[in-house]
Order: sequence, then C-alpha cells, then structure tokens
Amino acid sequence: MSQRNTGVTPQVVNAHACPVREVLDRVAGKWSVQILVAAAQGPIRFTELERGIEGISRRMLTLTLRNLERDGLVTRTVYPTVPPRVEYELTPVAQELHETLQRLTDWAERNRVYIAEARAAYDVERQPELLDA
Amino acid sequence: MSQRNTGVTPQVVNAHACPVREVLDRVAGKWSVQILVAAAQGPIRFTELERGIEGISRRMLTLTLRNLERDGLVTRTVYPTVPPRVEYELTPVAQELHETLQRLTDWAERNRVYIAEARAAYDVERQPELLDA
DNA sequence: CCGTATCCTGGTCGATACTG
DNA sequence: CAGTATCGACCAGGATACGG
Repeated sequence: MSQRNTGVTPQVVNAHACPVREVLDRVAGKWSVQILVAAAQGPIRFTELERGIEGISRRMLTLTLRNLERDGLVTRTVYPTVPPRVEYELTPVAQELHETLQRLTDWAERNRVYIAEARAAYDVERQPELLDA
Repeated sequence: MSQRNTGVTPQVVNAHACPVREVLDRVAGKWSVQILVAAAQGPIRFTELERGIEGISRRMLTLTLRNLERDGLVTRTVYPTVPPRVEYELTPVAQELHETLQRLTDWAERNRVYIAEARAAYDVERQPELLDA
C-alpha cells in the first residue's frame, strides 16, 4: 500500500463479511453521528458544527467530515467569498441513514434505564467488595 | 477509580449527551453486532458462537459477551453438566435492538454500491498520481 | 473562517499460553 | 467445553501549533 497515512479511514484488506459492520464502521467514529444529526436540518457551516458539537476538536471535525464526504454522505460547498464560507449538507442517502439512526435513538431512550440498572446490578454482583471503599 | 482493568468497557466520566452515541458505544465494538445476529435465532452455545463468527478470538468472544450481559442484552445460562455447557440468549430488549439493526443492514445493502462508487471517485480525485504506479 | 501537520497517549484487539 | 491472564501492536483521537 503506497498511500501514506492521511488520517482517512484506511481501506479494509479482507472485505467485510457482514453488511451491518459496514455501516457501523462508517458511523462508529466518535463524532460521525453527531455531525449527521447536526447537519440533518439543512446546510450548515463548519464553524456552526464546531460550536454545535460539544468537545469536538477542529481536527476531528475536519477528518470526520472528509470521511463522510468520501462516502458520499455529505457534500461540501465552498463559497469563494471573503472570509471563506463552507457549507456541509447531507446527501439523500445520508438522510435515509439519519432516519434509521433515529430508530436507534428511540430504542436507546426507551431502554436507557433498563440498561443502566442492568449494569449497576451486574457490577454489584461482581465487585461487591468495592462498595465500601 | 479503584477498579482494575478487567477488559470490561469502562464507565464514562462525562455522561453521554447524545443517546445515539450511547447505543453505538454499546454496539460499535468489533464483534458485538455479529454476536447479536448470531444469537438472534435462539439460545446458542459458546463454541457455536466461536465457530459461527469468522475470525473472532476466544478472548474477544468472552469479553464481548460479558459486556452484552452486563448491559442486560444477553443472558448467560450455565448447565452444570460434564462437560460444561453454557448458553447465551438475547433478552427481549436486545431482540428489539436487533430489529432496528436490521434497518441499518437494509440501508447498507441498498446503498453499498453508491458508497463504494463515492469512495472510488473521491480517492481518484484526491490521489490521481497514484494511479500510474 | 477553515482548515493542515505533527506529536503523543490510552484504549482495543490479536496472539499466546494456561485452567476448572 | 468454556473460559482467564498476560503481553504487545496498532490506531483513533486529543493537544498544539501553523497556514491560506
């Protein structure tokens, strides 16, 4: 592989067997989903994204946007004004993705308490001695 | 945090703002989804999982199962026979999750070609000099 | 305003060897 | 059969500084 490490998601050697994993690899990055969500309402500027997504660094914002753009999930439009202005917008395909992600959100919200309790119970079960520290 | 590193997913310091990320953190692990899929048809044994999921190591299978169990997504049942027999089964909550993951799969399959082409186009655009190597 | 380049750290996973 | 323990590699992502 003659390509240097550009920070872009490297291509897989053995193609994915499972299509679910394929999506996840695209979306499992720490910031991908939040960008998709933030951009779902319409075109949005770089700085708006940066301000809207708590804790994201400029680097990761750029990197994640590039990957999304590479996969055809966002479009990048540069307006050659001064100061420069760049807008990102979800493609129709990404809009679909965003809708299915919404199902996941629903699931998470319906079951977040259940999961939290399961965790708590499990942890108590396995590490009871840590309770009196 | 007085807990040693047991290989179990560490708890987050700052709680998740976004509920989508909460799901993803639970499912984004390299093997979680494949385990959920493999177990979706009914109770399944450790070795069956190991054989069914190409490339998974014993270690990762155990680790991922533990995390899923901890989150209340799978149940672990030990039959004290000899040789021992352990069965894993999805909880109803995980069954729901599995269904929504199915939507993601559908999306992936509908759009895999589109994405592959987007990638190819993007890469050519950015690294044309690599074509004649 | 919108990035890129570099350096560095910690968490994830694979390999391997050992147990009830 | 169904695990656990240990070590090491690798890379995603944070901090920081610079550029058009």
